[in-house]
Amino acid sequence: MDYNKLAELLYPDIQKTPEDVEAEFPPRQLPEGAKVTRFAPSPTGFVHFGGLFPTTVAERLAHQSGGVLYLRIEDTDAKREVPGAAEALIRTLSVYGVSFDEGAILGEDGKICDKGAYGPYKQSMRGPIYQVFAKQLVREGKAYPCFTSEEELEELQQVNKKEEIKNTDWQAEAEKRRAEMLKRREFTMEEVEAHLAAKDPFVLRILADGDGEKKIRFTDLVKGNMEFPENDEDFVLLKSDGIPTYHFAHAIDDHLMGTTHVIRGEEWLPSLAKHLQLFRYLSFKAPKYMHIAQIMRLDEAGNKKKLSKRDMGANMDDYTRMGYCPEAVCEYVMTLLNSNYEEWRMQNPDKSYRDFPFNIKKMSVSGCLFDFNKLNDVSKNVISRMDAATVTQRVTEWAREFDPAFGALLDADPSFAERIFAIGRGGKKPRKDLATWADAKPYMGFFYDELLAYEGGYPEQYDRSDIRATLSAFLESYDPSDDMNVWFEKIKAIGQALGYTPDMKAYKADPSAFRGSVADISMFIRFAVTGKMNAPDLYTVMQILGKEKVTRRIESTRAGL
RNA sequence: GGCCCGUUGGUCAAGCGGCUAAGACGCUAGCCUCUCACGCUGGAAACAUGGGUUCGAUUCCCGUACGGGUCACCA
Repeated sequence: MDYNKLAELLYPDIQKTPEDVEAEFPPRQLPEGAKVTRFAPSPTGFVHFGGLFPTTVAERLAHQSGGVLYLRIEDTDAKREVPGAAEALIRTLSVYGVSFDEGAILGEDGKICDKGAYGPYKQSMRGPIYQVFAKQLVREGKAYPCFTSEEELEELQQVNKKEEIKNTDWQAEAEKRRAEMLKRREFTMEEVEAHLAAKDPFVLRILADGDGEKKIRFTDLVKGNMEFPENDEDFVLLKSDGIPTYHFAHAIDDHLMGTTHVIRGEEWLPSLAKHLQLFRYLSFKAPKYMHIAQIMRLDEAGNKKKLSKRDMGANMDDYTRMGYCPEAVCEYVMTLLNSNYEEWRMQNPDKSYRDFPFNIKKMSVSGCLFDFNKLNDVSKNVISRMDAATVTQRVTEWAREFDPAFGALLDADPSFAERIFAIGRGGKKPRKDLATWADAKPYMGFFYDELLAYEGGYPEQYDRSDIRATLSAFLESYDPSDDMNVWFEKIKAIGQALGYTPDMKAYKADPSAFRGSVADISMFIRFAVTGKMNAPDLYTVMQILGKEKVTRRIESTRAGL
């Protein structure tokens, strides 16, 4: 077989040689140890929570080492492409602190444009580049055209899908398929010419030289040493539309674009033998690989399953909607990514996660379960460290979009809202009431007359006349200019007069000796003022509400008893 | 089914031949306290399993079980 002739037949328009292309993509000039990583999504949907993991690793590794993080759009499957998905992907990522030095970025007009010397960064724009290398592989007898239609192939593939096929059948079927596929390697120049003349579509397949019985060794930076069979499958390089498959595009692009570390989900592990084979065929130096464990969720049966698109928490937009702040999500991702992150955080409560020395060796090998409890805890800590002005602003921004009525209340008087959010904030041990912005309303809604709701009323066991007496006595003595001590002494006195002891210790020692305690008296007042059994420090609440509101609320509560 | 990968409390995890097997979340008891939140002090809770190797295995090797991934002209 004259492979040169075959190559010309297949790709007559391709004039460039691999050397020409290489010259257009010179090696990067980077300091020693700088890592070049990338995020390479296919624009088929939203950013997946699971996808944020490899991306965060890529970002940290590149920027921590003085290297480059770039974005390449893998739009090689027109059928699945979703318009606008790429733009949305980039926007979401930027919210989560991932910014790209190079690649497909968002221009001023909100449209994707290229930045950097290794473009185009959309694979659909790189057709001729792939074909140059494809042609070369044909010339070298390492790839060949296959004119078998998709429909014909489909039947053979069914072998892999049928679960009910028994053991032996499986193997027999697989053997049969393999033998059948091997037949595609046998063809004559005349047949090719005839197909081409008839304009029959074809795919370009690699001529695999692997032996399925032999193993290759490989070291993954996360998973360590492993072994798997050599690739003996003639997988597709170029689809019938001339666009490459992931495998081929990966080898060409990551080589040309100078990627030093390929960071991707572990679902790619099984095709690694193919990729390594390709790098060898093309005489490219293979990059280092890091395969990141998947994030799991529990299914109905209690088994772990890969977090999939439809699961709550898969779409990053879910977090925005639920009111999680991106910093908290990043923080949570970091705790899962590096086992010593939390320890570092405790020692460095005020630093950015970017100051954390990210360590590949501290990465987990196996997939973890998504845990909302943990996220909430992390989030409460993050928010508790923010100042009142920031919290006010961010709750307001969130509410404007997802709870407009509440947003309007906050907007009506920002300084009032800020005084509320300032409660218990700023000290060494701040309150941790908020895990999400959505928690704000139930937490502090009672400050607003519009949201004040008396939940359930006073518990049955309390004497209504005691409550009435307490409220009346409080109204009489209430003076907003009192300091906290004076204010509380007055409350104690009110209680004492009614047989409710101010001495909590004595009360706990023998509750039956008293009608109640000052805790009950406080509750009577608290409920009247806030409509809740629990609230932040009552004195402060009253200071913020002001005498007029406090008085009105107590009066109306008393009237309703 | 083949091929890969994995298996320490409910979850995330330290551990790297000898430890009373860390810590965090969650749960829980109590303290603090006008309630809540915060904080503090405790508690319950784990090395999947069977064989080796070894003076000694959670740690090393093999098998088993279980879990996950993957087997496309999708990425």
